[in-house]
Amino acid sequence: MDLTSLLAQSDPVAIARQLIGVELISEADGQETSVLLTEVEAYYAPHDLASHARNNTRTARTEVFWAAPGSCYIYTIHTHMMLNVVTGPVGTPHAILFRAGAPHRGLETIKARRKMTKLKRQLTTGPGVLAKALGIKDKTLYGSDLLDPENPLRLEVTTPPVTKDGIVATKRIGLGVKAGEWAEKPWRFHLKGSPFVTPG
DNA sequence: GGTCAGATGGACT
DNA sequence: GTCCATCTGACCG
Repeated sequence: MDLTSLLAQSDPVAIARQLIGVELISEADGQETSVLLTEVEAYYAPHDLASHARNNTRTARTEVFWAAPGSCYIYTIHTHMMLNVVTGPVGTPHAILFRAGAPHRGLETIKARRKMTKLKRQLTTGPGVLAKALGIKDKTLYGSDLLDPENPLRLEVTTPPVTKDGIVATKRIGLGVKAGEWAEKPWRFHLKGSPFVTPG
């Protein structure tokens, strides 16, 4: 299964599972850094009230949800950048949030960006932290193609797929009250046994 | 382990 | 202008 076909599938929950272990590579600041994804969450709008594209809410911020699968959705919360990839056929507002990864390439650069000296969980765990580790500090790459080998931020399959029983499904994190029952969906996936996973 | 303030873009009145 | 958010780091025990 190549990523282009995977991300074009119609079920973001099934896709999210298969993104665990995929490499997310950044060339920000002329430095190559990457992580192997250890934690992601699926967002299944328009029905999913936890998604920014709930009820087909289409604004300048959410416009990219309707673009091609593989497009990058970046938004800010407080002072942090959140990285997502759009999935599904064009016109279905689905996305998957990257929440954590295990450092893979450019460990020294990652540690410098995080102002940390040791390899530990907090280095690349948490969506805002992950973006910072990869040097993503603004929305420049909003709408760019994460499947394009020329894009400074991209996804690549570089390691064998993680087996099904190596992945754990739990509830999503940090959703507001208006998500209601959708907050209960087990649409957060993480690599079993990995230290690079958010608590909860 | 738990609690809590910071800090800012974006949606909506 | 107001309200809120897919959060983090610091602080306290």
